[in-house]
Formats: sequence, structure tokens, C-alpha cells
Amino acid sequence: MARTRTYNHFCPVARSLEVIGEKWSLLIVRDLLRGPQRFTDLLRGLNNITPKWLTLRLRELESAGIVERDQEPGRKEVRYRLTEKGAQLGPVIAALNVWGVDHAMRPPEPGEGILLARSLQAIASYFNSRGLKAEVPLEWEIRTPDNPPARIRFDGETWRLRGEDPPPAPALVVESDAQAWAEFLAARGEDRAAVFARMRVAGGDDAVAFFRQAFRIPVGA
Amino acid sequence: MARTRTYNHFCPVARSLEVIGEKWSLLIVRDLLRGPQRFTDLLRGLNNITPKWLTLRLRELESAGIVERDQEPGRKEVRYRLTEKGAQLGPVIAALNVWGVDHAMRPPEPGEGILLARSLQAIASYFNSRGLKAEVPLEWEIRTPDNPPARIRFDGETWRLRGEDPPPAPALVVESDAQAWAEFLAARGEDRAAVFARMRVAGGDDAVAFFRQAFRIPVGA
DNA sequence: CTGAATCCGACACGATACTG
DNA sequence: CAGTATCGTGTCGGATTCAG
Repeated sequence: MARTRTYNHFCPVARSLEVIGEKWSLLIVRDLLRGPQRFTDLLRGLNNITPKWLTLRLRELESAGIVERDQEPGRKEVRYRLTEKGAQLGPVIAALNVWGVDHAMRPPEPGEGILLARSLQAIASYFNSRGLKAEVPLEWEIRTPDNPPARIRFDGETWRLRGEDPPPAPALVVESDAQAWAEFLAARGEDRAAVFARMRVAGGDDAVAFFRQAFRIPVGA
Repeated sequence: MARTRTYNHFCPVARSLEVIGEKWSLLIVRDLLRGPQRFTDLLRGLNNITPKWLTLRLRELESAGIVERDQEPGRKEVRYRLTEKGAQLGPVIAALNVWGVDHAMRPPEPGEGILLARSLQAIASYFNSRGLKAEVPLEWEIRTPDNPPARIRFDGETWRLRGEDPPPAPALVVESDAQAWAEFLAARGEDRAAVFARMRVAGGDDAVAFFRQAFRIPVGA
């Protein structure tokens, strides 16, 4: 595979970018960090990517030892998952996530795909990078019409996405629609408080207070 | 500026990559993290970039608020430097550096530019990411024929590049040529020990022992 | 319906030369 | 020193097609 995107620097940063600097590569890794995905899961999640480019990128990532292809013999289903080498790109995604939250967020565009699970992944990563901790383990659930409900959990040390598995009552449930949820995340200060005021939130006073603190929602009028 | 590289995801990682994901952008930031640079400094350091693309990328980074252009009135000299927003890309570069050192290094290619200062920047960043600490503050100097001598210093807490300014005797001096120094960094285990054996090292026994430990040079034959 | 392959056009990028 | 200008190539997007 004649890489055209070479820099010819003797430098670890340049070497890394030669491997995962092409368009889409890091976003594929981002989505696989949530767990193994099928081709069409990735296709949908990446929104604008064409099958051709997803195929090519997956092959490149595979031959770079970042992604593995799991195909059960007999089954037709193919699952792509990260190797250990690929999972170690986590800190790169986390650093981009922090910078993006701090310096590159804006409200969602009309045609933009809003994946609830992905937005909670970003929140968990940001909280972990910022060292935000709750006093006790807790769980939040966010519900919107178009997405399966998603949960984020603080286990006493770090924040993680939660799958569908065990449903002990979460400390707090937010009900909204995906658009409003995204606008909530993109806004700051009073604007964020205004959007928050229009969402339905169920939970104890302490839980709500901590949620407001975590998202820096001013107490406002 | 009609960004062609848009992803249309509501996601901080995708937003970041829309700003700094184009070819060369992050490498310009990498070089500016060492301090302000002139156009031709960057041109030389980036090795294969053409003036046209360097100009375009600098304009983009400027209008994104990542880079500032300093031009003394009357003087022709222009210096580019990072804004605070740009400096906060440091953790992104650091994460790419760690991954590159762990998973993407290989010996230098023949035509490859080897900048001593940049390689020490990468080492300092890697040591800091890995939490390597010395028991006392210390300084190393690396000398090669083609580059100005470069120094790296541990101040008791973090590792930093040192400019040319104050020259109290470093704890350890390595004399080599740039090619051998790069091969030393690219090698592991016994290979690294073999290259190390061919370099001239001056310093106290403790200083040399710590250097070997920091670079994981086996004691060997 | 999943998991692709193929063709074509737009534009991002590279190589080289030239300018205030 | 700090860029422009010109021209060719490669990367990528869009639409269509295809086999299991």
C-alpha cells in the first residue's frame, strides 16, 4: 500500500498521523471505542461516509493492526473491533474531545446525525479528563424519542457508558428530544440553563444539584 | 472559508478534526509548541511542505484563532506563535507522540530530516506522559555535527526543552551524529544498547545509570 | 438487507518556478 | 525573508451496481 500521505519527518507525531491522519480514520476508532460494530453500524454512525471509503479505511486500519475483523464461521455477520494497539488510541480521541468541547463546539446543524450514545461517550470522556467525581456511584439516563435510552455511570472512580444490561433505577432521568439535548450540550452559561429548563428531569434533589454542577448550569432565575 | 472537510457529526472529536485534521496542520502546531517560528523556520522544519501549503495552513490556523502573526512594524520579519487556544492542543500532540513512540516508530529513512530539538521535544513529552521522574533536577546535552547542541532538563517535576540561555554544566553529555541518535531512539532492547555503545557519553556514573534506565537500555555484554 | 466494488468528477495537495 | 503563480496528480464524494 503506497502511502501517499507521508511526511518524511523522524518524529513520532508525524508517524502517527501517517497511520491515522487520513479522513475518517480517527472517527472509525472513536466509534469502535464504544465496542465492536458491524459494517452498517459504522456506516450509519459516520453519517456521510460512503461504503467505498469505509471499506478502504477498515482495510487500512486492519493492515495497520488497529482493527480486527471478527467473522463467526457459518454466520454472515462481520464485526469490527479494536485491537490493543487500536484501543491505545483512546487518549488521542480523549484529547481531541477535550479540545473540541472547549474550543470547537457549536449547535447542531439541521442535517446532523445526533447519536445519543456517542454524546454520552463524549461526556464521560470529558468528565474523566477533567477529573470530575461524584461523592457516590451514580447513574444517569437520557431518553429521547429517536434513540434508545442511554445511560452514563460513575462507578466511584471513572465515568463510563452503560449498555442495556442491568437496570437498577438511575439516580436521574432526563427526557428530551435529540435536538434539544444537543443544543443543551453546545450551549454555555445562561443559554444552557434556558435549554435545561425546558427538559423534563426526574431525580432526587441531590442528584439534580450534582447534574447541574457537572454541566455548569447556573442557578438562574 | 468553505471547509471541504466537514463530517456533519454532532461530536467534539469530529469538530476538532474539522479544524486541525487537514494535512500539515497539527505538525505546524507541533513545531510552534517549541516557541515562535518564522515562516522559513517552519518551511525548513516541515521538510516537504511547499510554501503555498504552508501559507494556506497558516492563514487557516490564524482565522481559527490557533496561530497569531507577529510582525514588527518596519521590520519585514514575521513570527508565528500559538495563541492560548492553540497551546491547548498540546495534549493532542502529546497523545499522538506517546502512541507514535509505542506503535509507529521505525528507523529514519535516508532523506528524512532529523531535527535534534524536535527529537528532544518528543522525548520530554513522552517522559512527562509516562510520569518518569529523576530523583534530582538534572540536564542532558546532546551534540551532533549538523545541529546546534540541544538540552533537555528535568526541573524536579517535569521535563522541558532548554534553549541556549544559561549553561551550567549538564549532568550528562552525549556526542553522536544525528543519524545514529535517531537510530538509537527508533531501536529497542539489545539493538538500542548496541547503538548506544557506539556513542560517546560523558557524565557521572549515577547520571549515566539513570539515562540508561530512562531509555530502557539493557545492561548487556 | 448487508457488505461491498466500480466509474466519474471535484478539489486537496505536490512540484517547480518566480516575485516584492 | 515571506510569500505567489502555474500546472499536474491523488484523495475523496456521489451515484450506481452487485453478490450472498
